[in-house]
Amino acid sequence: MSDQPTDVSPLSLNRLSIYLRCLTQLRDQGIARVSSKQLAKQFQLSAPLIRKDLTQFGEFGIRGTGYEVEALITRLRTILGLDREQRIVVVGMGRLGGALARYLELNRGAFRIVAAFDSDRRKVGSKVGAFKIHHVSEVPQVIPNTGAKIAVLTVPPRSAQRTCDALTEAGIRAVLNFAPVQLQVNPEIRARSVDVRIHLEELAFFVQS
Amino acid sequence: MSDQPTDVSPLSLNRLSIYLRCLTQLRDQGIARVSSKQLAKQFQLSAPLIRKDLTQFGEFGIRGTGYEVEALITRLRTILGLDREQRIVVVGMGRLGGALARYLELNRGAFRIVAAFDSDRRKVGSKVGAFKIHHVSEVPQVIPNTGAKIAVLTVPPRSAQRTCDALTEAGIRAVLNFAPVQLQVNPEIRARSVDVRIHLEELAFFVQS
DNA sequence: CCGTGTGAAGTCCTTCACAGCT
DNA sequence: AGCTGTGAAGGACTTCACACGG
Repeated sequence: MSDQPTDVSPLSLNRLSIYLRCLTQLRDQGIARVSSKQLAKQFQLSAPLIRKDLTQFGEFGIRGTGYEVEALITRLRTILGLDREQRIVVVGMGRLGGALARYLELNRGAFRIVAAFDSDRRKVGSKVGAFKIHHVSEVPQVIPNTGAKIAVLTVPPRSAQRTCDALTEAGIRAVLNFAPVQLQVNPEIRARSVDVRIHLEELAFFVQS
Repeated sequence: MSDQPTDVSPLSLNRLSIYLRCLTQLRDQGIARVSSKQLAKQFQLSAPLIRKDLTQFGEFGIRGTGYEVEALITRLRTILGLDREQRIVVVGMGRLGGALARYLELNRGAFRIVAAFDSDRRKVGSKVGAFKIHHVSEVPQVIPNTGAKIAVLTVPPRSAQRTCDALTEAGIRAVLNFAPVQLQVNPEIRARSVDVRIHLEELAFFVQS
């Protein structure tokens, strides 16, 4: 589709998101140009790393001057696909799912929730913001119509893998999983897990010393 | 304090948590022994990697046989510090903070919430489960008394850094941050950020192709 | 002169291959 | 024979140092 490199390391990709956020802040402060050294100082990173991350996608710095904030923001948004609307669905409207949905509605950037799902029949049918809650069994019918390619998965661990299979079957290409399980997915599907317990256990280890 | 290696890579450490979870499942299924190859198959990892991860802390496998599930669980819990009670505080009892607190109360392993904080005076004073909600300004007084060393930070981005400073000042040694900002902390403090937007943007990139 | 872009060096992590125990 | 533990090889990511352009 575009001539972007397709083999970008996840670490580098996550940093691009961080750069984008930081640049947006700088723009709001009225700053028009910034050097990699200045950026590096703001969040603990190294200047050459920032330059390497950026040059994967082309040369958009000006030697001797730095980067134009506005232009770089635009470029990063395009790279990340945030210039297009990204339709997402939330599966599992419990407390966490509800909180995430609310957050995404408030901070609606490129991401737009187009549907939600839950297994609790009492929740089904109600509207939250601009989208409706469907029963999970309707995933195969509803998802293809929405055109969503990204799903946020906040169901109980027991049903996570089953639900994930249904989602990919229905055309979902990427899953952000909050259930504490290791999802098994085909290589063409991208799954990212956010696991609070794993993070807490990591912190518990460090607190010991 | 113990003779554990103090320089364990975060990646390796996170895998230890994953092993622990998987081993617990195996135990519940009544499996007493397991080989690194079997473990590797369950979640997409390699057998030598599992062995390397484990041997950092000693040799607790049996050649020709594998690992004893129960013994390995005990060992991993000790390594991660989960044999002791880990007291944590939740700062910011909005929707996300509330959902996380609820989750941690239900799945109370080694982690016990001993206090919560919020800036909304209407929430202050109420009890959620076994802990009380204090006003954020009370952090300096309350935290030292609880003995908590880990904090979960779910406050708005604007106040995240300020709150984090107050927490470390009050004796908190590790912070799990959900606000979309890069926290600046001293090297003796461990901060981990979970940022939904960054993960979604990573997925948006992959969905493009 | 300043800061980007980039090959080369260095570091960290993973995989490999096999020695050694059961 | 089977599987762990481990030095050595391999790969991935980061840093360094400097050439090049503004």
